[in-house]
Amino acid sequence: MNVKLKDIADRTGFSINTVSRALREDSRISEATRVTIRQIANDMGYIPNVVAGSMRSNRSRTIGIISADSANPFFAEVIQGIEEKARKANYSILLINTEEQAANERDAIRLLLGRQVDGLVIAPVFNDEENLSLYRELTIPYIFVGRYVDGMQDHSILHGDVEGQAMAVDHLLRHGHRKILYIAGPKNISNTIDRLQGLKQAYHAHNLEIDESYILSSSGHMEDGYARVNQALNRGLSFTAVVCFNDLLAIGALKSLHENSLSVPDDVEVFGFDNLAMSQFMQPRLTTVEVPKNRLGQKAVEELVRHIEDPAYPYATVNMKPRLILRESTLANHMDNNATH
Amino acid sequence: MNVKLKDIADRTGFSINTVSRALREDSRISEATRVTIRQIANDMGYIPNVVAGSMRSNRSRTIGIISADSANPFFAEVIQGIEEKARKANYSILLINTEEQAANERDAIRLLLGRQVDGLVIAPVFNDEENLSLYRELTIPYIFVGRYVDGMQDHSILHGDVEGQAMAVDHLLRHGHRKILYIAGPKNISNTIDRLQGLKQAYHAHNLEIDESYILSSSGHMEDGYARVNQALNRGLSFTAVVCFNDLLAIGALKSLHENSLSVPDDVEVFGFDNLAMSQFMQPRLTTVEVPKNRLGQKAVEELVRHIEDPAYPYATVNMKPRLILRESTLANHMDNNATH
DNA sequence: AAATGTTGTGTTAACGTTAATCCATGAACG
DNA sequence: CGTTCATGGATTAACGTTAACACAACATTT
Repeated sequence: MNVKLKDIADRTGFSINTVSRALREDSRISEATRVTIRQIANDMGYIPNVVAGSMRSNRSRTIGIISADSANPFFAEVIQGIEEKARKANYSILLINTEEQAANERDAIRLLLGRQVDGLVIAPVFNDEENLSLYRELTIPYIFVGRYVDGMQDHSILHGDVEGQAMAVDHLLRHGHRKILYIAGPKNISNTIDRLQGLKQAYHAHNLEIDESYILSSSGHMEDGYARVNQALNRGLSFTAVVCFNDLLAIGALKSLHENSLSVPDDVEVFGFDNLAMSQFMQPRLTTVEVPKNRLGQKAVEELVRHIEDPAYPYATVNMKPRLILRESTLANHMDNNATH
Repeated sequence: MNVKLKDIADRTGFSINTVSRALREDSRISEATRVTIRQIANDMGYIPNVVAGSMRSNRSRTIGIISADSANPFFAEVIQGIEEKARKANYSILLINTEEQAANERDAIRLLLGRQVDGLVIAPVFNDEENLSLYRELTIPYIFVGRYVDGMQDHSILHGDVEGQAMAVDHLLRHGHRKILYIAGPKNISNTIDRLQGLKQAYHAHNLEIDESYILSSSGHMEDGYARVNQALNRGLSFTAVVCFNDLLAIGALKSLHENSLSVPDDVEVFGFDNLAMSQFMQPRLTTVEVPKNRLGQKAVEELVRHIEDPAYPYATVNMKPRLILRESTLANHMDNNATH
């Protein structure tokens, strides 16, 4: 059997409680006893039973992470940031993927509550009624990372989806593009909605009407980017630029354009979103919108931990500034657009 | 306060224990009571306190995942498989990254033991003495995923690193290549060692000496693939093929070759390893060795759960067959090598 | 010198669940 | 018609820790 407090107590002659306190440097314990106890605990190879501790103290030092898809490079980086920050703050993380299904999200919340997590970091499905009320009744702190749901924006860490997408499209419009193919993301997440809004905002700012037939829907994966562009070309749609909801789509788009002997950026310019690590290794290097993924995860944990440790700490939307990363998949690669600075 | 067994007991008139058993369909409880209790528990919104249950039952239904780097697309996919399988088997996962540091691996093990996990899935650093003895003394089941440590191969789920790399190099030698640049992986993991062995094995099979100056070391990231090939070219090293420890390196290599106006595959052929999702979207599509990443994770959990549920279940190495995926970054793309079938 | 505070420790009681026993009740049996 | 056995449930005691309180010993104040 593993060493427990009682064993250390027996060995040192102190009470279980004193041992517990000495190991936590919790209370007024003399330096001498503290040292003795720690020494012996160490010699005996004591590993605290966190489960027992959690039960009594009503704090598990565990955070539940509800991700959409941890294999998606975007979330993989966010989760990396979360894990790193949590580990340093002495929290452990329980990870669950929802595959963008509202029902899975519900199950995940229930499961994590049952596991007594101290807080949640969530990439939520957009405005699912049932989940909305679930969130409203939640008694532990929670942060939405990179997304939001209506009425709870103040629980979110965001990265300027509207603004970022507007900047990207504005950049292209400004350089004369009038036939821009837009490949949108999954229907049920806030990012898709916001980036679409950014797209439209840019058109309006230029007093241009948007042609809805140039807006295609997708699930946001590489295969989709490839397929959508193929389809557009097959339908004879003419366009001089492709703007994608994210880099994955853009990478697929690049592939299709190449196979159809269209040169990027000379025949068609391509814009991504997210700035994934792999994007600068594409051929050509992908122009995109920077999103601080790792930082996003870290920030989410920072905020969450503050809420956990101080229930009075007020919720407030954190909105990070997006930034264009102009590379080879677009032409005008000098930063002639300083509007956002 | 949350609903607990006692509340349901009070409400139904049954004892706490009967309620507990009814909800677990554990024992001899009449169908009628079971239904009544479940109904009421449901109405009251009861969520079992898993922490309390774990403490008493001595089973946490939690698995610890010790990954090297969850943002690396390879591990990201393995972890996805782990998460999916674990969720379906009613286990939760605690995720920790070690960044390939043996010391972090030790900390992770300790931490997870303290959290009373029922088992571990680990991507271990290779043969760190201190960790080796830690593993030997471990009293809970553990599986090494995609890697091994000496003397504990039977705890591993592997994917034929030696064989896979040998197949790849053999393919190139067979097609006349004699100057093959090899970019190896991180020093302290088994995959690097095995793949190097595979490389040498292929040379020996062709009665060829290997030129050590054609073997470069790296950390296994895209930037490294790019930098190593750049350096090799700058040093005036002549080669007709680049074989990389993994796809990430190969992607970096492609970039460097392109920038140096070398055509792939006409001037230089490029071989990766792992078959990442992104690899088939490279320009040109990357030839590689298939590794069933998601499946690897799933299998690890399957095995682990069997060990958890039956301590007598014997450990045995699982070795998955590798398979060449010939694409555009190499020339002879028809499968003329049937040696492994 | 009594009152008050401070420091260090022990004692007791939880936390919410499950395991181990025990105890009725009624059916089945010779 | 007593004995045995199965069935359904209650009672009690843990699991290992931390919180709350108590208290002795000594120092400090008035």
